[in-house]
Amino acid sequence: MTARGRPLRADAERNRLRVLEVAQAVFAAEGLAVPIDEIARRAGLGVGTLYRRFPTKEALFEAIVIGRMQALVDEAREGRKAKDAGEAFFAMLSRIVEEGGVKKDFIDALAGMGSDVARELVALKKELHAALEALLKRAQRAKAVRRDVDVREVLALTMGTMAAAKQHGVDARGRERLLAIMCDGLRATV
Amino acid sequence: MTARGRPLRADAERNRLRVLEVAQAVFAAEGLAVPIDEIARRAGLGVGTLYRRFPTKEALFEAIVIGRMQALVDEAREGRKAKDAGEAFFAMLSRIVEEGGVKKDFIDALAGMGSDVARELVALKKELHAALEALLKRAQRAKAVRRDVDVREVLALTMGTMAAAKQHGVDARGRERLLAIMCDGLRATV
DNA sequence: CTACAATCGGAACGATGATTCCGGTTCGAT
DNA sequence: ATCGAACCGGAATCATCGTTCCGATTGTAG
Repeated sequence: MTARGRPLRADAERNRLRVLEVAQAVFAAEGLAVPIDEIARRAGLGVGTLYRRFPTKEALFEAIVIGRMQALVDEAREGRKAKDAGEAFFAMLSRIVEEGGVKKDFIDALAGMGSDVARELVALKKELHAALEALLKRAQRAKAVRRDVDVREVLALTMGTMAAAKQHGVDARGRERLLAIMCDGLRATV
Repeated sequence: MTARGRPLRADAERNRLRVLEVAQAVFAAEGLAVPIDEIARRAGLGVGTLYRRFPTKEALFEAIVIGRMQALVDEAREGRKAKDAGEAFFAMLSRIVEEGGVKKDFIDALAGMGSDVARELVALKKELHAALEALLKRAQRAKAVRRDVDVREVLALTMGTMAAAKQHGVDARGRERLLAIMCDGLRATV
């Protein structure tokens, strides 16, 4: 994913994985504001080591988020095979919100997306967009979701719910309640 | 509000107003991240001048937000006199979201509230909480809103909608649509 | 008109964080 | 076992911001 030249030396590869692992945990738990030095320290490495592998803090962050984003895209695609169209759609929304609830950085990632970040992330967002759109349309045909909403709105609301859950009570129960209310708004009422 | 000793010198007062005006516009348009120096520059003043009047960046921000927050609280209280309980409640939500849509800083203000900021803002948030709760309960009694939600959830969802609107399309129409969907979720379905 | 207290501007300071640099160390092909 | 390339650590550097300081300026009471 990052090693395209030739395989890294054994110790280098070991450290790269270690950095990813630690950074993932730290960013998820405390958000993007954590200093790079802190991550290096927790990984038991010098900052220089970290910077040779990830040329920028943002690059490191991307490498982490891309994995999770890809997983979501895969799930969304998988959802198209489910029997109940409505259920599949709402389950996907739940997954997205859940991701944001556990990984604080994810919210920042999706939020700051419109403006900057790497093209790879932008591409992934488009894929998620497309996959979710398929689910949405199927759910609409099944009359499980009102017809007058589009994917953009659904994504916006979902992210809004993530943001809302972030402060409210961060626990899973509260998150589900907020999401449930939002979903009721999306159900066929028209 | 800030001048409790004796009246400021004419030029000082003029500059104080100028700072508030500029800061209001800049914070609203670009959020809290704007450097103090930038605000001073746009106001045509030195940073020192600004700091004598507002001892801290946070103090300046508060001075600005408090006004808007107070206005919302007043409106919420006023709403209790309206005939249609449901309408009054939803109108209030719309007002809150609208405020957040126009003034980006407002979101930060409501969001970061739990942790730090001045007691005056915290107090105002409590007042808003209470006033909105009254509206909510009245709306629930009128069967315009489902019974199984509390103010905390409503506020969380409302802020989520503000956040959602912030990126989606910032225009009023899109904002209203998102809010409408959320409100449908709040209506009596039970 | 004068004097002085308040005000002004903006350079200087301190803190925080990202990024760069380079002398010393370690792999791994030969 | 040897040697050079690749790697490592972390001090030093650069940039950004909030905040403080102080000599110069200006409003205004008397």
